[in-house]
Amino acid sequence: MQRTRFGDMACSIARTLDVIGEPWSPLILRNVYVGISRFDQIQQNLDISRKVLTERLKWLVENGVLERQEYSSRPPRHEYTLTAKGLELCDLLLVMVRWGDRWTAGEAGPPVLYRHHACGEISHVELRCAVCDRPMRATDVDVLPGPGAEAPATSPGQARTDRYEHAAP
Amino acid sequence: MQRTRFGDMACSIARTLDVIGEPWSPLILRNVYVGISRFDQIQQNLDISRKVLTERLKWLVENGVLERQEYSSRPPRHEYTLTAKGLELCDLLLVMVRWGDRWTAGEAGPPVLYRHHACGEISHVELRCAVCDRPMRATDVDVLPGPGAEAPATSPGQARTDRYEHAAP
DNA sequence: CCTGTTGGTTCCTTCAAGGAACTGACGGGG
DNA sequence: CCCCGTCAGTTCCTTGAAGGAACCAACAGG
Repeated sequence: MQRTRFGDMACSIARTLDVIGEPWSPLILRNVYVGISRFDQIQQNLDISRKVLTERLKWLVENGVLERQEYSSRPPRHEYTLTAKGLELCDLLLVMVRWGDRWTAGEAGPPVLYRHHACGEISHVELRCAVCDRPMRATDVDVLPGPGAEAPATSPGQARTDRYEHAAP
Repeated sequence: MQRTRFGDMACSIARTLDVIGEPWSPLILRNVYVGISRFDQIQQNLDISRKVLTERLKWLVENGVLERQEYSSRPPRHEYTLTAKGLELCDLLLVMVRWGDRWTAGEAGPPVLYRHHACGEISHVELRCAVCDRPMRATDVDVLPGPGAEAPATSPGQARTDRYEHAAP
C-alpha cells in the first residue's frame, strides 16, 4: 500500500488510484465482475491473504465501488456486487486487458477473450472522442488546466498552472 | 509494493499491474507524458521519495515503458521518454482521468482538461468496439477463455476454465 | 574556491503485506 | 448430541517496501 494518500491531489489519476490503486484491488474488482463475488471464492481464486482481502473489500465498499449484500440470513451470508461507480471502473479493466494482451501475452495469446454483445465478435476496446467520435489516444490531445486545478489547500483564484507546464501550444 | 508478483498470472490485468501497478508508477508515467521528464522535476512535482523514484524509473525502463536518454554528456544529464509501449499505457491514464473526473472531482470540476486535436473540443474518451465501432463497456461483453488461458505451470491441453466460471451463456 | 544543479545512493524507521492459526455462526449427518 | 464442514472474517507474528533525510559525485559558473 502507498503510505502517501493520493486522494488529496488535484489530479484525477491520483484520485482514481486512491480508490483502486492498492495492490490486489483491480483483481478483486475483476473477480466480482466475472461473478466471483463471495469472500472465500475470491480468496481462493487470487490466493490473497484473508487479512488483505478483508481490508480491500472494506475500502471498496466504503468508497461506493462495491456493495456488501446479504443473500442469506441464517446463516448470515454475504456477497459483493458492483455499484454503477464500480461498473464504470471495469471499463478501466478492459483497457488494461487490451494493453496486457498486446504487450505481455506473447505467443500463447490472450488468456481471456471478450465477445461484444452488439456484434457477437471477439473484440477489444478502442478509445474514441466523446464529441467527434474519432480516435482519441494519448497522442491526440492537449492538456490544459481545468476549473478544479488548484490543490485543496491553495487559495482559490490562484490556479496552479505550474504543475501542467507542458500544456501544449 | 505488492510482494506477490502478478506477472506470472494468466491474466492480462495482473500482467499489466505487474508493470505499472506499484504505487506512484502511473503518476510518474503521467509526468513524463506531460513533459516532466527529468529526475528532479518528477521528484519535486510528485513529492515522492528519491529512493522510490529511482526504483520505479529503473523498473519502467527495464520493462520497456520508458527510455533513459542522455541529453547532455559533460555533464552527463538524462531524461526519460516514453516508448511506444509506454505511450499506449497513457491511454489507460486517459480512462482513469475520465473515471476520476466523473466520480471524484466534485463541484470544483476536473483539475485538468483535454482538448482533442481532431475536433478542437474539450472532450473525454469513450470505449468503442474495435470491430463494429459501437460502444463497448464492461456490461456489453461476454468473458470466455482464450488460447493463453492455462497458468504457466499447468500442463498444456488442460485449460483452466474453472477460473472463468462465469463465462456467460 | 565556493556554490548550485542534476541524478542519484545509503541508511534508518515505520507500517503494510503475507501467512497461518483462531473464532463464531450456522447446517447436516450419524 | 456431537462432530464436521462452510462461510466470513479476526488476530498475531514476521518480513520487507515506503518515507525521509543525509550523503555523494560530476560538472558549470562566478
